[in-house]
Amino acid sequence: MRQPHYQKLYSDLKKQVISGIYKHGDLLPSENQLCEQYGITRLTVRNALNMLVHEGYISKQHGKGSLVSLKRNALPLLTFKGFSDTLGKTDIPVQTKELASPKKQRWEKDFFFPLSEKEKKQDCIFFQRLRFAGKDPIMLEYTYVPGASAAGLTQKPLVEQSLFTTLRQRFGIDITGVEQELRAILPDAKTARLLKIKTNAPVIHIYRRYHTYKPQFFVYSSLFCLTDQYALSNSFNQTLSK
Amino acid sequence: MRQPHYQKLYSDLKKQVISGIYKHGDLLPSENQLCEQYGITRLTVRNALNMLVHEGYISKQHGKGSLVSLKRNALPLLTFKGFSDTLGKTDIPVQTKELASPKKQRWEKDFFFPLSEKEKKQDCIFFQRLRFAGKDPIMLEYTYVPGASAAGLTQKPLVEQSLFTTLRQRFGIDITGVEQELRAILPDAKTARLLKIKTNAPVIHIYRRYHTYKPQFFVYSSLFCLTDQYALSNSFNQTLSK
DNA sequence: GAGTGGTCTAGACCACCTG
DNA sequence: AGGTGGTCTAGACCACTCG
Repeated sequence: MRQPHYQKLYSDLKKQVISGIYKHGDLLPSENQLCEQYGITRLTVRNALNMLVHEGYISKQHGKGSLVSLKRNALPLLTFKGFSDTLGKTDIPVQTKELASPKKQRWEKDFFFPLSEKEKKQDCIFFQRLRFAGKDPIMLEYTYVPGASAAGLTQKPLVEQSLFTTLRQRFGIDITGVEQELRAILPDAKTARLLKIKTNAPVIHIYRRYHTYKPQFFVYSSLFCLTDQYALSNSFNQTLSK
Repeated sequence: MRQPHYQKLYSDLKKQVISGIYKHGDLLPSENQLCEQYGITRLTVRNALNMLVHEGYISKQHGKGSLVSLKRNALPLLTFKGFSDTLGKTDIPVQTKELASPKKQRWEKDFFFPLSEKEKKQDCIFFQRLRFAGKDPIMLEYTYVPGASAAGLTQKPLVEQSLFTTLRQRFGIDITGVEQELRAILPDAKTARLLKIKTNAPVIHIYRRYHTYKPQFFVYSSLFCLTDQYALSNSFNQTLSK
């Protein structure tokens, strides 16, 4: 399973931006230079650059070049990249604590996304995890993985504590997108206790359905996010024109 | 200013999806069929389709085709499309009320995004608007447009009540992206009164910086969103591979 | 004027899915 | 087997920015 050229270039550039080799405001090498360096055509280079534009790492200026854009002090958690993927390489010290071992169980009644008949027939693997930035809990995460395709998730610990990395490496399942809904709520007693806040401190509640390369195979999450210390952030860019 | 082919195809298809000509689960015409219909090459067709994928209107399946995906009952407001652009064509009846006429004023001290020296030197145009879904207020919006480029915004009413449409049509300024930060907060007395809620009802507060085609020209917004009735939603998709 | 990114053509080969 | 989307090449012309 060979990596496409644009993927290689994309991850190379992303690493260089994250690690600070290219800093905010710097110009990346021009498209033609990248063509030569990698021995590929401009379309392929542009595919890689477009991915970076969409994720907000760079912006382009016609006639000038590709400018590196820096993120601010907030958690870029509204994309479909997982917690570890997004924050693992930043300077924010993150930790994950399992509140209980992942276990197989029936789906909850009135599940927050409508389930297909096929999903309902099987059990799901249930994860309960608490995420920390520094010493403070910042996110409570419940995740549901339909059982059949991912049996064995309960056997061995996760690769690098990351569910998405584990799915990719051990099951060949890639996350390709997400739908999500956000609401401001007051936490119930249990949630407040876990996040170490009072029940009158508002949190953002997020329901997510992750899409994968396997059609009709979804992963579901319910998240409670504290936003006092770190806001949730994201950025979009689009190549539009008239 | 001629429209690129991929833009034309993109907006044609998007209209057809929104208006229900293609329904959830339907297959769009294949890429090759669209090539013939529009007399363009596959790359151009793919550019248009990729935009739809990124906005969550369709998803693709290798060997099968482009599947239309439907949105759920939530407000897709986390993208950089404006309120009117996003909700104007749905079946949710939306309204906008100006709380005061747009006016020119100094920037607030400790503005929520760091301003450049150039921005600080000029005034800004300040908008205060309340958004409704049906009869209920759902969003309070404060928007700041740097003055020099947009003087005249206070003179005439907005085109279709939409700031973005006005900027595009009257000033040639296109919104190309956004950075945003989200927090759960309890509203202050004034905000609660305007949104017709109690001060212990949580809302989502969003700071936004919109990017435009003019480098260094940004539009800023501060939003207070009620999420009891309609959650905030969005979706992402990416064309990834191994 | 030289270099940049924006758009586009006309091909090609591959992997995947459905008959 | 035939059609689909995924990746890629080798060109081209244009609009924009900068020195």
